[in-house]
Amino acid sequence: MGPMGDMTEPRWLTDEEHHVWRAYLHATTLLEDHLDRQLQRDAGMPHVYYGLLVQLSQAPRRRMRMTELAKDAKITRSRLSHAVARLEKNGWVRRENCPSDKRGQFARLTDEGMEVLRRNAPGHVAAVRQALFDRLSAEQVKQLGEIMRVMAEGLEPAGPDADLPWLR
Amino acid sequence: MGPMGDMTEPRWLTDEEHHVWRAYLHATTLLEDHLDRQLQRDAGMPHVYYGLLVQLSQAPRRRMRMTELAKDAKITRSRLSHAVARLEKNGWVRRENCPSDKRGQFARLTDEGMEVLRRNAPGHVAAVRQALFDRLSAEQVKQLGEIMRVMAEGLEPAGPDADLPWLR
DNA sequence: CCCATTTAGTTCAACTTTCAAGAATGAGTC
DNA sequence: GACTCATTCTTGAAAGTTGAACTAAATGGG
Repeated sequence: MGPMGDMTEPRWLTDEEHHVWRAYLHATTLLEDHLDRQLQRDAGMPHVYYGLLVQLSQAPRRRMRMTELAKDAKITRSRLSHAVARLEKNGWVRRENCPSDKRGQFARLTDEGMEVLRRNAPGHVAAVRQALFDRLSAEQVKQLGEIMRVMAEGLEPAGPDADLPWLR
Repeated sequence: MGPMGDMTEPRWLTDEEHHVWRAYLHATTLLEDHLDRQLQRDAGMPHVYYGLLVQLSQAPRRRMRMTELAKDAKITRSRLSHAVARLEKNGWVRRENCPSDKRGQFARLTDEGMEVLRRNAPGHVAAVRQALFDRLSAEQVKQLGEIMRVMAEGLEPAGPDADLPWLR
C-alpha cells in the first residue's frame, strides 16, 4: 500500500487504455450477441447451451460429470443444472446416475443432440469465421491467442482459496 | 457459393484457430463474470448497469436520449427500458421528457448516481487493471485495441438493412 | 461406529434479458 | 387534413441467471 494508505489516488486508465477497454467491451458484447442470435434462430438455443453440447460431444463416452462440465464451461453448477434440465427436455441430453458416487450425475449427449450439433456446426463456424478469423491476419490471431491466454490465467488463480465459478 | 452448392464442406477451424477461440471464450467469460461479481458486491448492480451510469456521467448535461444510450451501450431499447426503470428505483437515474419530441425520454444521472459512481470507480478500475492492463505488455495492449476495433467493425455493418441491437 | 465436515447436485426466490406486441408521436404524401 | 408509414419507448410474459438454502452422500477423525 502506498505512503498515503487508502487515500492514494487510484491509477486511472490512460487514454489509450480507456479506448482499448471501450473497444473490448463493444466488440465482445456485439459478438456474443451475434452468436446468441444466430444459434437461437438456427438451433433453438443460446450460445452457452450450444457450447455445452460441444463439450459433451468431445468427451470420452459423450458424457461428463456435472461439476466437470461446469468447470470446463466456466459456469456455476446452478446454471448448469438449469441448462441441462432444459436440454434434457429437448431430448438432446440425458442424465445418468454415477455408479461409483451416488451423489453424482452424468450428462450424456443423445444421438438426437449429436444430430443437432452436426446440423448447426457449419453455420456456427461460419459465424465465428466471419466475425473473427476471416477479418484478422495470421499474426493477429496469434496475438489474440496469447492475450486471451494471459487474461484467463489471471482470472483463474487456482489458488487454494480462489473464487471459481464452478464451486459457487 | 462453391461449385457444390450447399453440399460444400464448410471451412472448419484450424487447430490454432480452435485453441484461440476456446481461449477467447474462457477469458471473456471469466472477465465478465469477475466484473459482474465485483460490482454487484460493491455497487449493488451488474456491470452493464454500471456502464450505463458511466456513459451518462460523460454526456453533456449528464443525460442522454434512450435510443442514443442504447446505441452507445450496444443493447436493445427494451433492455434499456427495464434497466433504467431499475436504476430509477435506486434513485441513481431520473427520466425526463424531451420537449422537442414528445415521444422521447432523457435518462439523467442524479447526484446520488454520480456519488455511487465516484465511490466505486476506483475499485472498478482496479479490477480492470488487475485482470487486463497490468498483465499485458504495452505492445499487447495496442494489439488488443486493434483487434477489437476490427471485430467491432465487422459486427456493426452500418449497412442499410443491418440488424443492430438498439433498433430491435 | 459416530459425528462433524466436505462435496455433488438441485431448488427456490429474486433478478435480468429477450421477444413479441402495443401506445403514442412524428413525418411524408396526396 | 387524413392516411400511411416510421420512430420512440414501454410493457408483459417467457426464458435464463444468480446466490443462498437445501438434500443426500462421501470423507475423515476420534
